[in-house]
Amino acid sequence: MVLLCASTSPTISIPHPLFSPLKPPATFLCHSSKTSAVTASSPTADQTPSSSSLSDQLLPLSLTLLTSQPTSPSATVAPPPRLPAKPTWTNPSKPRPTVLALRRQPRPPFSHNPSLRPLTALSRTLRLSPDLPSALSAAFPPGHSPSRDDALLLLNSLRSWQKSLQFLDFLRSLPDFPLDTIFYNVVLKSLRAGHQWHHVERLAGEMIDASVPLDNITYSTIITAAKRCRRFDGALRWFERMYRTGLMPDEVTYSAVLDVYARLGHREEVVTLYERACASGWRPDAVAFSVLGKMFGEAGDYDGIRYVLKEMKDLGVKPNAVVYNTLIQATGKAGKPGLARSLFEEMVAAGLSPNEKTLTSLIKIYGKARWSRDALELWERMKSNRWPMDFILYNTLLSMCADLGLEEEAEKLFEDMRRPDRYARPDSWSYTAMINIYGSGGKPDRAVKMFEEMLEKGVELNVMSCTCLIQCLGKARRIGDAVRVFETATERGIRPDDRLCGCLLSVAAVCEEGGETDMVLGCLKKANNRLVGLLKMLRDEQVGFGEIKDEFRGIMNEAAVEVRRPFCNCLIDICRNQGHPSRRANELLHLGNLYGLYPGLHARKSEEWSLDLRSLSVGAAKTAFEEWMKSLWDSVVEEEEVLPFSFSVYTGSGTHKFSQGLASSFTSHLNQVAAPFRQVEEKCGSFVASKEDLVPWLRATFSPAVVNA
DNA sequence: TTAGGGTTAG
Repeated sequence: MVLLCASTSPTISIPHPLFSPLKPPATFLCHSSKTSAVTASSPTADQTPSSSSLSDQLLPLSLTLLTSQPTSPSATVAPPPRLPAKPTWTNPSKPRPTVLALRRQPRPPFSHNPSLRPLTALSRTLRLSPDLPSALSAAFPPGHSPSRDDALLLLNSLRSWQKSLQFLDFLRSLPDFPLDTIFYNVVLKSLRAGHQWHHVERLAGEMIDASVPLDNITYSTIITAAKRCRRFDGALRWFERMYRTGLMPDEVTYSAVLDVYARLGHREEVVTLYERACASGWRPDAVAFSVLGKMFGEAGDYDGIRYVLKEMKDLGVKPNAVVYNTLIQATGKAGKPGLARSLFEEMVAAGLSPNEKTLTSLIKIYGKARWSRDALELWERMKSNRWPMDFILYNTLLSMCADLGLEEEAEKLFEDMRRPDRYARPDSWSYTAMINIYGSGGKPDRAVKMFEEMLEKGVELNVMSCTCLIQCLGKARRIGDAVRVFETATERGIRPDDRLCGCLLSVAAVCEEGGETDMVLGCLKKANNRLVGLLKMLRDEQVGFGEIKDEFRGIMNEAAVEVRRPFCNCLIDICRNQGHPSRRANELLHLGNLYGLYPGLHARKSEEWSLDLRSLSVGAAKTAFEEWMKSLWDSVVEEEEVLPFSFSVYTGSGTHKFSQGLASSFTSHLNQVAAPFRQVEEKCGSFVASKEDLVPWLRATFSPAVVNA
């Protein structure tokens, strides 16, 4: 029996959803293996190669701690663990491998310093001093070294990593000063606050060189510093070093590392580590469950969240406010607003007060789910219970109003923020939300007014407010104004991002051919010249599909995942609206499908085939419909497939601000081509046709006699 | 906030 069952071999079939294969990486269009978030490691004395595989990471553990166990790589493949049952150790003659110390590192009680008052004055002087080394020399002339406790207290109060390092140098210069682990730990913490990963590693190396022991507090500080600097490779390297040097992590260090793996998206490793710690006798605490809950939320893994809830219940761990906040947010990310709501009610019923973070998460969830009633009820409760509000919560409420189209409520909130006694003054997020509200409500004048007010009041401009306003002006066909907003933004140092590029593409799609389009493409050229290049290729009859495909893939790989489909939609719209070669729209739709931008477009049940157009733009929807009809005609001609009794098309009802108009545009398209689809009366945005009606229409539309005529 | 881990906005 192999106890180190850490293999992540993809060939093992794993029954529980927690162990399902990881989702495809964000760079799925690319054939390279650039999927790891692990950054390059910096050189240290005890560097080991960073790896994303747990078996590699823990190999030293298996060598140092599990010497009685087989350690050859081939022997590390074990039957997959099953959840939620705890691993059972089938060989009682062998001791359980221990992966963490069950007792936390003890901390001596803080020793109260009798000379606190004069020290407070000195710590203030040192904190404010522009020249710390001189100030220290003045305060502690030769022969008057600070006591250990005084030095520790002063070091703790400096609030600047540079000064912490200088203070450490000063202590080092004193004869016989007992510079122990604690001093280094305090400086490491200060370096962590300053995001100084390089100095953290350097200082830890100095501890090793000077034979100052590294303890659990040292390691947990180093590991969280690495995390804060997004140097996950470094975090794992130092964690591994603990085992190699014979120091057992305690639960604080261990849960810090669980979070590192979680942030890397290595969920299987997290679960394995979690289970192994439990098997060592660990009773996980709220922090560990918070890490697990957040991880499953990020992955949209509802089963994982339920697993966390069940584990807590089984182990009798009561969630605290942080755990509730994490789980509420996680359920939102997993697309389960109902569970978020019940967790919130459970939290309140348990006597825990929701804080700003709880309410921010919940309001955001209700807004995204378009649960107006719940959102408004919660808002009322917030007011009547005087639950705490901060500017993030205000802004989230405003964004929720934008999602739900609650213009009046948003205006009230915004006015409330402008009251002079409010500390939550409107900032760029608040203005963006208001521009968004007016933009999606078709009120470009008001949106422009908000933007101008933002500029007048010196509120820092951000890319999102410009994007929302340009979008709104584009929809209103005020192309010149949209271009001016873009120019103002870039003049003020706004760097266009992918969303803004997508927005410019959508504006280009509604432009008149010629001057208007050229103006918008002039903006786009400054933001993403490659997109303008692709548009030129699409326009050029001579450019072949292979070239288009290569460039399309290159652009999509460079683009953020969430803009890829909008990019493709807009490109199709431009091709259709601007007189590009007629095959281009179909080519782009084909590429979009090829690269998985339109999952679930087609569905087939025995009695009905359907086309779900809800994530498509108007042009892309028409293209997809045409393609579908052609493919159905092929089926009729080839008689290879038995057609179902009915066919349906979904456009969505247009309640979402981004899908507005698809249902009505599609209706007119159906009328134009006289297709026999009828809108389902009780279901807005749903169209059906029977086989009886559709086949004659297909014949009339696509049969060679008609096409050649 | 006194040497260590987990939670808020397009």
